[in-house]
Amino acid sequence: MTPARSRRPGAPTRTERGIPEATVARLPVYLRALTALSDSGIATASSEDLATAAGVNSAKLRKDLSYLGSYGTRGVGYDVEYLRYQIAREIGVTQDWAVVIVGIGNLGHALANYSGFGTRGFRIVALLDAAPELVGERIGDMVVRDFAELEEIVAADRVSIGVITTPAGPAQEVCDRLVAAGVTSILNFAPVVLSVPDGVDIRKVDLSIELQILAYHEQRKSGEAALPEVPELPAINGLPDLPSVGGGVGA
Amino acid sequence: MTPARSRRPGAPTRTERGIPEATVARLPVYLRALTALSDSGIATASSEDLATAAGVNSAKLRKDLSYLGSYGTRGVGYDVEYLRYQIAREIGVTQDWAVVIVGIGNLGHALANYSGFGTRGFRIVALLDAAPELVGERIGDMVVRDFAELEEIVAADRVSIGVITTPAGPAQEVCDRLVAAGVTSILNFAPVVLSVPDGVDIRKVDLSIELQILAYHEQRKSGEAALPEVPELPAINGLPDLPSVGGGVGA
DNA sequence: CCGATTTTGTTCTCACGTTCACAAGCTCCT
DNA sequence: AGGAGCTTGTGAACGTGAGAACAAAATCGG
Repeated sequence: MTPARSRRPGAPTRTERGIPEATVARLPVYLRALTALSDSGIATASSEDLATAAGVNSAKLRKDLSYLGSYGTRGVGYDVEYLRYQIAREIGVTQDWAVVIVGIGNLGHALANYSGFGTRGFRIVALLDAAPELVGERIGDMVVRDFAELEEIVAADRVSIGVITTPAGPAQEVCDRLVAAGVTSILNFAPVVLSVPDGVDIRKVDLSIELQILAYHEQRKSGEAALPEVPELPAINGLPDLPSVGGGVGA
Repeated sequence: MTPARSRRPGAPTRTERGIPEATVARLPVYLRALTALSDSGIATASSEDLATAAGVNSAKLRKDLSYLGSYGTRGVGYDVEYLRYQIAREIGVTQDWAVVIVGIGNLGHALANYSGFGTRGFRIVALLDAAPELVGERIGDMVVRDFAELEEIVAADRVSIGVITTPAGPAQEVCDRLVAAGVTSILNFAPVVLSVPDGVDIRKVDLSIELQILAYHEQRKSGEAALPEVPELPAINGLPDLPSVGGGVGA
């Protein structure tokens, strides 16, 4: 008998079934690890095993899983198949999601050919591009269609996820069209910051940014002490003395 | 251990020139925004302008920039060119970074053709694949070379960044080879968790995971009250007796 | 030259995320 | 049956990041 809304005073005020964003981002990793274990014929795994497979530490994994419920068995571990189903259900990949890809350049081609889509809950229902010379091209078992057909396709196939692989220029306009057509989740590969109304989720994948982040760390590794500390653009208004640590500037 | 008088009592104990990771991840976005402003002929921008262009709020932007130094002018804003140079220098994209791409499938092709590389500090020095039928293929102005040549190329061109676009299977082995050859930063597109020794940075780009994260939120939007809250799964209590991974505890 | 105005740089506070440590609970052995 | 040995689930401490608010500094008009 669980009382309808009784919450202990010290409870962390977690929204009803609200899972922290950081945890949500890791659930797909756990799902993949579980699938790998399952394929290896392993039926039970401890949090330590799973954590190793997923590349996180076991405490974090246990806490993450605890947001879903108590699906483990103390002293034993987790049943791989059972947990896999629970995570898949939580994420929503037990159902099929219709996806459109807009922008059939190099990257669009690659994604269209990527087999990993259909395997787990996602189904590409259309490849769209506005360039007449691309429309009609066959890619795998699909044909590129005109971007003008977007609204029709979204309505017909209940498309809720759009992938933007256009260049930066038309990306915002494509995004607006997607949203207007009823798409409420967007995965953006174009190197621009897209703005969307509330209620629309957007995620960004940006190769260039990833490389730059790596470059930053790389620079710190190699140039540990060889950095050009002071740029060659000196006289910018006699900057306030930075060396704060020594403090003996005026002494 | 305590240095005599090196730090003010209230100082946030920030490592010398150590920039928070969250800030590092945003610097490339600022850099891009500044480049866009610069291309539009804008010479000065306030934190509000920049923040809008970068899709963050102005307080966060100012705080981020403050880690680099005091490059703005109170009452005026930031000089676009000057700030752009400072951020580029901090990230390390004022120098050129040699990059190898391993795995010339669909995605590898797409990246090889992607022009955005050379434009900003990154230079692809080799496309590598182990499949004999791919070696020798021309892509743009490059030719696919044999993966066996990796060590030679890394040494000759001072390659510090490797991009893995192989399938999941060979990814870890490719990764190990890269690391052994001297690569210290890896960008991984393969859907596996790679393990690398300390000192090697690794970042992961995973389409499937991004889609799953979107699916989770999508499910919560559409199924607000229509979720099968409790799956009432068939007697999982009577679990199939747990053959147990380790062959039984202490057995 | 001085005050009004603008905008940065920084401090303070709060929320979120990670990690530790341990009680609760399950299985197995004696 | 009862205790020993594991492993989960979670409370608490800790660290990092975000946002509000404000003092400091620069420009501009009078």
